[in-house]
Amino acid sequence: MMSDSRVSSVIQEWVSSYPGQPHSQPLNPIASNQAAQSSQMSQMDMISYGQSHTGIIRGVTDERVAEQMMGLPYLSYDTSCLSSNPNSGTSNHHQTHAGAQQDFSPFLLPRAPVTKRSISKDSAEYRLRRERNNVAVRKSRDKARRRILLTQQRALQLQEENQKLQMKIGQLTQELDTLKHILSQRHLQGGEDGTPQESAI
Amino acid sequence: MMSDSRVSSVIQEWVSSYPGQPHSQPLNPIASNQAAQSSQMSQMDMISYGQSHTGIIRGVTDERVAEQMMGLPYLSYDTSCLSSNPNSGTSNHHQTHAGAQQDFSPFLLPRAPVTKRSISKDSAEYRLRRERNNVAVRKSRDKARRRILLTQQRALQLQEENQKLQMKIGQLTQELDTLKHILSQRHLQGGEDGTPQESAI
DNA sequence: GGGGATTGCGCAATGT
DNA sequence: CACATTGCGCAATCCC
Repeated sequence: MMSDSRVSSVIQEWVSSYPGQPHSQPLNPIASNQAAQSSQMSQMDMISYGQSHTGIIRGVTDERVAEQMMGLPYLSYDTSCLSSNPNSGTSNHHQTHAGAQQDFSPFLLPRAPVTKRSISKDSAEYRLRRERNNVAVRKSRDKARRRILLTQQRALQLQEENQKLQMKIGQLTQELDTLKHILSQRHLQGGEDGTPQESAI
Repeated sequence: MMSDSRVSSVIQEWVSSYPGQPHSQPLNPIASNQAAQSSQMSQMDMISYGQSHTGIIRGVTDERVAEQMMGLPYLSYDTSCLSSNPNSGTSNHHQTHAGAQQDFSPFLLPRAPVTKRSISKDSAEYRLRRERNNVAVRKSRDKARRRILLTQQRALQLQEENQKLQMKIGQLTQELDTLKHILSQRHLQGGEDGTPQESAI
């Protein structure tokens, strides 16, 4: 199915997938972002976000929730850490009140944990932003998926093309050898008969 | 840097990235999974959702981590849905005590919403599983990233190689034409002098 | 600054 | 049952 001849179209699309330079690619899996803060809290933390009201409570109750990740530099997928550190990564990530952070490089960040900007979850505005971002994310991932697919196709196509070119080179080379041979023969003999030139090709 | 001659190494790696067939690729961005069941509430919806925040305060404290997903069949990136459904996805997902399910198709599912199999979050066992999965996910994604990178490199490399091959073909063709021309000349004239064969190349 | 685009990450469902 | 994949939402960032 599909005309085999239209190879160029894929390339065309592929090229368009890479407008300029892909910005700066991380290239380095780890350390691309310090990750310390990373993501997700369970969610609720924001409600208070350093405010007093909700009170201390969350401070406490939440801790538990405060979990996951802490951006440990897990340099490998070593599972051993699991056993060694049961709650291992658990740390929360609420950037705000997270007090349990390692305090390394305290000066690197802006440093404004409390009194940040309580966007308050459940707010309509928040949901709107989230929803919009979700749409953008889906779109972006779709795009990425397509791009990857195109790259794969392109690679396959180029591979085929390569083989054909190599074949052609082989052919031409052989043809050339033949002609050279013929010529050298003639040269040696001074050329006399009318050997058909194209015959051996 | 790196010897330019080692082109094959990348290919080598690339090939190893695709053991067999990539299973069945979605190919269809939407509708890949029906997703219907997921749910999620915005987390706090449990806490009060209209309560006077501080109030009971997430009384339920435990729900804590409830999160995302709603899996609405968003057939496109249409943003209009945003306005139409403000809290849209919010719903919770704790499979356990979530009692608010729609009861449609009561007979299709095993039907055991409650008393299901409360894996109970916060259980050590649950955390262990989660943590393990997280590790696996990171590993898998890393692998995917590497594979993509290799494919891109491979494509670029093949492209270069292609250009070289094309050049070579051009060269050979020209050389061939030259020889053919010489031969035809000799053929016509019966060949006499000793024109150097390689001269014109 | 504000909004879409990217990206790392955890969760859960599902595949192997 | 454990690990691998994958779709998804969240939050941080990037980049206009």
